[in-house]
Amino acid sequence: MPEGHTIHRLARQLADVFGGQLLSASSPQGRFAAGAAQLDGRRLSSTQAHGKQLFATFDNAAVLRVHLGLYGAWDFGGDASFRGASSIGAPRRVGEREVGSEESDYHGPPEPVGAVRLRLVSEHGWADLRGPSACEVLSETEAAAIQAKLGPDPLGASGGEAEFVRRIRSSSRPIAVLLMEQNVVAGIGNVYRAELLFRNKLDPWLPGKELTDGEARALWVDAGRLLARGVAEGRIVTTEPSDRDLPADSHYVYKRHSLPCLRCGSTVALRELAGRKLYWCPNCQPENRAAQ
DNA sequence: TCTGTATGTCAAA
DNA sequence: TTGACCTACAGAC
Repeated sequence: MPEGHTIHRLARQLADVFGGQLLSASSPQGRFAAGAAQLDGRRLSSTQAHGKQLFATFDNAAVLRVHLGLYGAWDFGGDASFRGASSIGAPRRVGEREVGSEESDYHGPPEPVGAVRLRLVSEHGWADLRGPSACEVLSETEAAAIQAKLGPDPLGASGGEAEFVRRIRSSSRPIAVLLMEQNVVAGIGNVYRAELLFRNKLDPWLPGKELTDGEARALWVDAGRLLARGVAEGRIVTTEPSDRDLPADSHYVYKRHSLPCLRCGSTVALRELAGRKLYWCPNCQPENRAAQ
């Protein structure tokens, strides 16, 4: 599920299994042949996630930038030492599938399945990238320019909170729209957006500038908490155990339209906003301050 | 075999 | 605001 938590896991996974390693890079699909050639035979120096974007720096100062978009995914596989190097666990999640982890013998990477944009291979394992909306090789300067346009990442460096609060409270656009803007806050997608608004009892149409300082700060803190949980668990879980009807209830409102709210029993609503589906509970998130 | 859908983003109208 | 695009998969025919 490529919201910010997925990319942080991927950054960690790539560093775990490939950090410092000599890699061969190729584009079985062919669409990234020129980019892969710039990485082929290089060592991976470091990785970083900023919101939904992944940056991997190689020992020739080339920076691989990947954005998974809606359905991009990485698959990993390798020998026991490769799998043991991974600290994230939770295999076979969308966006970070681990393939072949049951194999006891490793004899190199398998034939590429489907449209593999980029394949990285080390001595002990491999990683396949398919379906990204962005995959390019940049200079460090170019990568920095892209990051400068992104808002603060709740999982990123400290100091982001003040910037987040400033950007929210200086806009008259609905808070539900602002949470999806990657130059306001980087890493929130449609699932976290809906769940954050529910957990903070906020009317999705409330203009950003009408949030109190405390409400904006609480949103930031909760975003960091939920994203960190997503990184740890490998999936988005936003419900508190005491609110779950069933153990499987992992969301309060996302994709729960026409079902009863887990807190109050009211019917969860669904409406398109700026081309994306917005889910909310009209009772727990009343329109108490904004006109729709 | 075809259609619809998805956790995203961009450019054109 | 709409369409296009990156890809895989489920479900309908």
